[in-house]
Amino acid sequence: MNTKKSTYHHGNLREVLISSALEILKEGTLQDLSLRALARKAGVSQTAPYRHFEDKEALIVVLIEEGSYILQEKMLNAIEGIDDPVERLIQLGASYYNFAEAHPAHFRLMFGGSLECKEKYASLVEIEQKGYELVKFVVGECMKLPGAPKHSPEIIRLSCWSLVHGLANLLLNDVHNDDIPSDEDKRAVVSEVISLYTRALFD
Amino acid sequence: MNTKKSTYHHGNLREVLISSALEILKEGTLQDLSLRALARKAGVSQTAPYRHFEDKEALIVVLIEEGSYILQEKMLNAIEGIDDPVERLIQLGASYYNFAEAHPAHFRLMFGGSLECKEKYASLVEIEQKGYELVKFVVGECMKLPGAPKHSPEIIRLSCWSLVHGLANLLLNDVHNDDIPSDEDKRAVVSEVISLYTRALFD
DNA sequence: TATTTATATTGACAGTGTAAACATTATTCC
DNA sequence: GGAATAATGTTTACACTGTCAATATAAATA
Repeated sequence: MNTKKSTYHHGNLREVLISSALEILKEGTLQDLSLRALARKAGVSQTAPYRHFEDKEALIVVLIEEGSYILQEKMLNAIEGIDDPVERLIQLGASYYNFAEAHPAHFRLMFGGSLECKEKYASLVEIEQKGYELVKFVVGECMKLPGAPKHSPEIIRLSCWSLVHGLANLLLNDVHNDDIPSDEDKRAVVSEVISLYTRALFD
Repeated sequence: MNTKKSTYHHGNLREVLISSALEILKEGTLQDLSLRALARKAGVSQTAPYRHFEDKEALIVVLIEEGSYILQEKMLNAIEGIDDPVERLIQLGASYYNFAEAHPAHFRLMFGGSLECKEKYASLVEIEQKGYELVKFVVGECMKLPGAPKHSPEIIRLSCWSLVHGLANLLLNDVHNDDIPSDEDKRAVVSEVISLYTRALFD
C-alpha cells in the first residue's frame, strides 16, 4: 500500500548527481551549478548529496578525475597502431582537441581554474601526471629522429602541449573572431594547424 | 558634530568596487566574488553597488574591457619600433604572455569562459576584434616574406594565437607538471618556445 | 532657492552551501 | 533468524548570496 518506503533510499543518487551536474555544466558555468538544484532534480532532500560528496568542490573533483580518465583513453586509442613517431604525435594532438570538443564541460573543469588549489587532491595530481607520461613517450620518440630540433625535451613537450591546448581553448570558449572556423570546419582546421607545426618542428 | 552626512556619498565607489573586485579575483575564482562583500569592504550598504552596475555580471564585463585595453596597449608597446616582421611577431607573442603573467585575474576573466554569452555585450566584441586587427597586421607582414608557409593567413594567425594562448593558460593555471618551469624561468621558456615555432614557420 | 538627478539606505524575498540532530533502510555478525 | 552497525536520507537551522522596491539624502542644475 505505502510504497514510499521503497524510495527512501534513492539507490543511485551518486551517479545521478554526477551526470546531472555534467548536464548543467555543458551549457552553464560553475555559478549555475547548485547542489540543492541537483537534489531537487533527483527528487531527494537538499542535504542528501552530502552523504556522497563532502562539499560542492568534491563533486567537481570527481568530474575532473572522470575527464582525465576519458582524455587518457582517447589519447591511447588515437595513437594505437601508429608506428611513425611524427604521425603519432600529430594524432595525439588531434585526440586532445577531439576530447575537448566531445567533452567541453569536462575540459573546462579540468583546465579552467575551477579549483583554487589542485594540489589538495593527490589523486588528481597523480592521474594528470600519468597522462602526461604518454606525451613524454610520444615526443621522446620524435626527438630521436634525425631532424629533431636542438632544444630540450621539456621545451618541445611544452610547445606541443601549448599549441593543442591553446587551440582547444580558443575553439571551445566563445572567442569572437573571424579566424575561428565554424563548428563543422573545426576538426579540419585543427588537423591542419597541428600537422603544420609538427612537421615544421621535426622535418 | 555629525560628520556622517559627509560620507553619505562615497565619492569614488565605482572605482573602489572595480579595484577590490580585482583584488579578490587575483587569488580566488568568480565564486569568491560577492557584491555584498565588496560593499562591506567599501563601507557602504549592500545595495549601493547597484547604482553603478546593473548586476554582478556588469562588473565583470567592465573588468574584461579593462583587460582588453591593457592587453592592446602592451602589444602595441611591444612591437613599436621593430622593423623585422618575424621579430615583431615574436615580440607580439611575448607581450601576450607578459600580459597574462602581469594581469592574471584579467586574463582569466577574459578567456576563462566567465560569461555565458559574450555576444550580449557589443562593446566587448568590438574591443576584442580591434585587438585582433593588430595580429592580422603583424602576421600579414610575415606572410609577405619569401619563406612564408603556404597556408591561408587565417590558419597561420590561429596557429600563432593558439600557441601563445596555450602557453599563457598552462603557465598561469596551476597545471601540475614537471615541464612547467618555475616562475623565474617562465619568461625565458616562453621566449624560447615562441621563437622556436615562429622561426620554424617563417624561415 | 527650488527642482531634478545621482547616489545611498533599509527591508524584503528567494536562492545558496552546509552543519547538527534525527529517521529509515541495508548490511553484517552472532 | 534477530540484533547491532553502517549507509543513506530527512528536517531544521544559520549565515550568506543576488537583487528588487521603496525611501532618504546630497549634488547638480535651472
